[in-house]
Amino acid sequence: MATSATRRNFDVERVVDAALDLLDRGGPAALSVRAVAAELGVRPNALYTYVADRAALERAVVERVLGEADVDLLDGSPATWRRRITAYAGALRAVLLAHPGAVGLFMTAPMDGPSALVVGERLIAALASAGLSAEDASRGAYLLIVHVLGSVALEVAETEGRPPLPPEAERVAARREALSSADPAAFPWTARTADTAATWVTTTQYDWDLATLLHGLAGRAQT
Amino acid sequence: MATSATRRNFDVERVVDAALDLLDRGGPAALSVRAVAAELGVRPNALYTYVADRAALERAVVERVLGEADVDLLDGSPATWRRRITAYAGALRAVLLAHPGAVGLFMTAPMDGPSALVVGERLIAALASAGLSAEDASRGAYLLIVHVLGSVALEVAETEGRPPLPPEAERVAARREALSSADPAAFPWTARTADTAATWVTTTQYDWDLATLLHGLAGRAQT
DNA sequence: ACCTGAACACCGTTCAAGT
DNA sequence: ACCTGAACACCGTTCAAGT
Repeated sequence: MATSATRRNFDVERVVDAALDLLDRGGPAALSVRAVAAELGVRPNALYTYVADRAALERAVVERVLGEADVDLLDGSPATWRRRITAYAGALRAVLLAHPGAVGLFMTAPMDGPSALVVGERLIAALASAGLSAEDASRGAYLLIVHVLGSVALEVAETEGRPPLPPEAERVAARREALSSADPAAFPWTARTADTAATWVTTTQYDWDLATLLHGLAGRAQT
Repeated sequence: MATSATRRNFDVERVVDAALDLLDRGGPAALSVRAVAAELGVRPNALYTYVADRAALERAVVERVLGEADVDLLDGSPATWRRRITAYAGALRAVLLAHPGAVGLFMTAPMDGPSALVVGERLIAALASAGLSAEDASRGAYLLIVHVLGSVALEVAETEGRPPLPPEAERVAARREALSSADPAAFPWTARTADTAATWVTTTQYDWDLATLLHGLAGRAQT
């Protein structure tokens, strides 16, 4: 058995495994070509057999993580288009928050992998079923993607992306503390709403955002 | 004159000048502590007199760029709250697109500088004047920030952030080409709306997004 | 086809020393 | 207070060579 002429020790998927593992353990700074190679017990330059360069490795990680969110949530039987989109967006956010070290890559590497294609297709379909024109459904799909990715990226950036992401309560407390130093005379609105701004990086804010967005999208529906 | 006991060759602002200059010329990859030092005619470690570390330098660049967008657009006399927010959001987007190499930093470094505070204050005030409750105005302000930053970040990521950002027409053509390879049988919506998806990274999409968002926000207004 | 060895041109950051 | 010299432990990537 294993009579093939070549002796690959592993394949691209194992390279991505190792990369994601490093990100999950040490955050963005932990990812390097050399570290991945070490993880696989191989010299740094051996990686170039599997991956064109660091950028390609990063795109592969993005593809892997994006694929972890279940797109079937978008077109299953369940209830309304709002519920389906809310379910998928929530799942995608959860997947991203589970890999805080990888989130930054989504804002840096172009999302051109197969998973991105599938997500787009299903999102457009969901919005079309909401009564949007095909063109509006397409624009709406992108709006939703931008929001989920942007929102999680800023949430994670607050802690430099190094896992584990501290619990919400801790991050909120830190923000409240920082905001308390704002001069109420110069920044009356900020002072009055500091408790709310402290929760900008939470699920509460995310839910509010998504509801607002879906309301805006519903306004695009043809009667 | 210049009777001070110390002999500073420059100040922090000149360090940020040099950093932003490098980003504008060579993109994100061009920014390094050593390159900034070289730009200022000084040894790498001399920079640590002005800046705690690379992360602090990056935050200073973010602060600088954010400050370039005129917040007065938010509270001037002009017309409706929609117009004022549209004007400021457009100005911020323009400033970011003028510094494509710096955009990635906004999604990585926490935005805790003085400019961020001012922007938040004015945005909340604008939304409060639209009839939102103080809490909703705060949430709405963050939603808008997330959208503008996320949208520009993804737009720039398409070309790896290296300046100059190619003209829209060129980027749209490249996307159309890439999308044309999608199988219409497996991805009917994508195929049908490929011309729209090709323009996801344009001002047209941005304007559509913002209008949709503002509609959603208007729905939060108290009657 | 896959991996190693060796090298190139880089990084951020530290420490002790000079003025 | 500000800068240099020297060093440390890293980077991504290339090329020629081995199997």
